[in-house]
Amino acid sequence: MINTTSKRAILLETSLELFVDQGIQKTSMALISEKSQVAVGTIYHHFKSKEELIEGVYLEILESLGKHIAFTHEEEQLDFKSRFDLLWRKGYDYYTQFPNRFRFHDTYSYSPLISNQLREYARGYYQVAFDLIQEGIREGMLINTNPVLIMRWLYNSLSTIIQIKLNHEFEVTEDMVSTTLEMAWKSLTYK
Amino acid sequence: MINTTSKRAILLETSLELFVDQGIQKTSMALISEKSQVAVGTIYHHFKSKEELIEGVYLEILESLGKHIAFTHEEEQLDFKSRFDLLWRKGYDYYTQFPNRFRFHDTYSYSPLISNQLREYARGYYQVAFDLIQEGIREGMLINTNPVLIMRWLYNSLSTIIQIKLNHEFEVTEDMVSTTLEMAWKSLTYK
Amino acid sequence: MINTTSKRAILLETSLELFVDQGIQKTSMALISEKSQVAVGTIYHHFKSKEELIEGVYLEILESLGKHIAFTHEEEQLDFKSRFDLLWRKGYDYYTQFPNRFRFHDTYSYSPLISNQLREYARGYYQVAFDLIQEGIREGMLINTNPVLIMRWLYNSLSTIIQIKLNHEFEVTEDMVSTTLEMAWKSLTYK
Amino acid sequence: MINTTSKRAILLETSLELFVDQGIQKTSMALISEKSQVAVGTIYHHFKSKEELIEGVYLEILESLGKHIAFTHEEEQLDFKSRFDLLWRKGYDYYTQFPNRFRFHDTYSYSPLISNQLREYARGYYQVAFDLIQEGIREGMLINTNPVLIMRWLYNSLSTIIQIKLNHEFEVTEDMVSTTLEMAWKSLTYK
DNA sequence: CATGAATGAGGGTTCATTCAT
DNA sequence: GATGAATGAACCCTCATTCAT
Repeated sequence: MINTTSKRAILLETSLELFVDQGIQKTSMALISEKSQVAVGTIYHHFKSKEELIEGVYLEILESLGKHIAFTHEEEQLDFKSRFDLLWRKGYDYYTQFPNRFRFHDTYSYSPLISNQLREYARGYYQVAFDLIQEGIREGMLINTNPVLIMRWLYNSLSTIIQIKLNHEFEVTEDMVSTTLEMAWKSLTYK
Repeated sequence: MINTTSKRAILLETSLELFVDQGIQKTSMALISEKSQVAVGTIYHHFKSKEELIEGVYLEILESLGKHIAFTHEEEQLDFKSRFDLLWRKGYDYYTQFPNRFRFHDTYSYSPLISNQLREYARGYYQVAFDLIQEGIREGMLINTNPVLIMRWLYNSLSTIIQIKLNHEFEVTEDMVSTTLEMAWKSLTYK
Repeated sequence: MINTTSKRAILLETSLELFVDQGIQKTSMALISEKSQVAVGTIYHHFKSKEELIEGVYLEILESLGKHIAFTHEEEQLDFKSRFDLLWRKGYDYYTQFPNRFRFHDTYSYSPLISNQLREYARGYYQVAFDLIQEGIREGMLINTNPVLIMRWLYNSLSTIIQIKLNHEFEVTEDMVSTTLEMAWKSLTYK
Repeated sequence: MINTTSKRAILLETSLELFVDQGIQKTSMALISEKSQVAVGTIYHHFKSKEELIEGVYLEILESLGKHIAFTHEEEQLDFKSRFDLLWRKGYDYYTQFPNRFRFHDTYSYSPLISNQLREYARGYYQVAFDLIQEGIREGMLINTNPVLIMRWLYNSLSTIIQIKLNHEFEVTEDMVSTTLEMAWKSLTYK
């Protein structure tokens, strides 16, 4: 069982790497087999099809992200702005720590390879973010516009700075990160 | 000669549509041939390879975008904020008018299917945006951070609202659009 | 494993036949697949490409020829003329027994489809012939000219009579064969 | 008309070169068109098909060879051995002067790309060689074996030395050439 | 005569998936 | 569970040939 778990994990990790490096469709099952040292047939024991493997990669990323950004009981007690900052920082940390997961998410989350149904389902993993946004609107801390718009706005603010960091377009300083965070906050508040 | 030109245009249009609907890699040359009523061999008269066809689609979009967002002489005379708004609105108009072009750009501009060299080359088409940003920083109208960061931030602000509009997640009102534009402006200015 | 070996052998045999009958380039992988009752994909399990399949056919012929013409310990004891005759006769026997192998070799061994590197490598298989020639020159049995010239001369003498036999231009009698061998010998000796 | 003739000649020459360098089948009509600066359609004005173009190359070589080796009235008066040597030398000269023609002939004259009918027809171009051989046998100058065998033997003797020369396996001296000629003569005579 | 864009059958090759071991 | 040889449909691309100009 330990072996099984580990094979699944190895497969997900190898697939993620290959998907990000050369594209999902250009990554053949044979290549995944070779790089992960797991026979092709064995892959099909763990995932019914390539499609399911792709979904597995997608879900694992979101599930793990969800765990990473969840608030502890103590954090729940913080004021709104602190929790806003904290959530943004946690997202930043997560994707910075796992660049391939960011790249995968950024490239494929809106591609036709991920079904709408799956996308819908995955929403649960970052419900905490939606909750915070809704609380902010209710309490008058955030501007009163559609939460989905704000959600995307926040993701895009994160994405902006992480893309730059990962593409090495220029060195990203801590100053820049906090500037970006402040830009996001300023744009979503009344003054 | 009119025919020739038109064949190329038809191919680009059909390809764009199919690329966006089902993904570039899932779109076979045979399907493009069928949908565009142009023999496979003929496609290869106009584009040396599938790769070159993809690049053709990419470049055509950016070139056309570039023309659309260029300032007229009169517009050049406007004050900074007016030009900022105008540019953003032009981008919004363009992508709203050509949804597939937006989807293509949004999905593939950072995928491994577009080479860095091509991306670099295409930058020329939206140089006007860079120029405006740099002017804004120089003149103290925009916060003093890296122009590339601002560039992406602006694109992402556009992308946020267009994605929502095209995905019909909810109705996008003119109010919402101007709100989004204001969010972008507010986040990039000092007060 | 027996199956594997046999599939490879079947493929080599079928390919040889088709290559000889209609030319290498006119022989499609699909046709080889059909005639050998082996799926196209399976051919690519055994040979990385059509080129490698061609090389496989070439090498197998030369390797098998090499084994056929090797001297036994007893044969090694014979005098020079006897070994000369024996070698020539062995070559004649081999190619007469496997007409397709002769045709392949005769048609393609100097074509651009066989790389120089491969040709070089294959030389090892008929090293025994070179050795005999060099001994003959050293011992004064053969005229003192370049061994490569003699090598080709001998192959051509063989080729002359086999071509006639296989093309059924007229009946080749044992007398004719021995006449040809004597012509080769006479032309390479001093008197 | 001068133009026509010249285009045909250019096409034959270019085709010969390409056929020899990369193989007949790998040489596309488009490539011939490009290298010879003659539009594809125009090639089809001069040759009904690729097959006819190949045949054209083949026949032109043999026709030209035929003219080159024909005896003048004076040469007809020479004794047998002199004419034997002369014919062999003329063949050697011709192929040495036009290496590509030799290569083409050597590679393709027995390939399935040249029909038996055509081969038969082309025999007329070197009838002079057959005549000489038959005279030699009749007069007791040459051994009494099948003329076809002798014909091939002679061609192979030529081929042996020319192959070596063209492949630059080692430097071919005039001594070597005359040695080869003597080998051919010695092997075909009684003493 | 000359041109070269257009054609589509057919080429070599890949690859997700299956299944006997 | 694990393996990897076997499968054949489908892929991208080439090419001999045609024909409107």
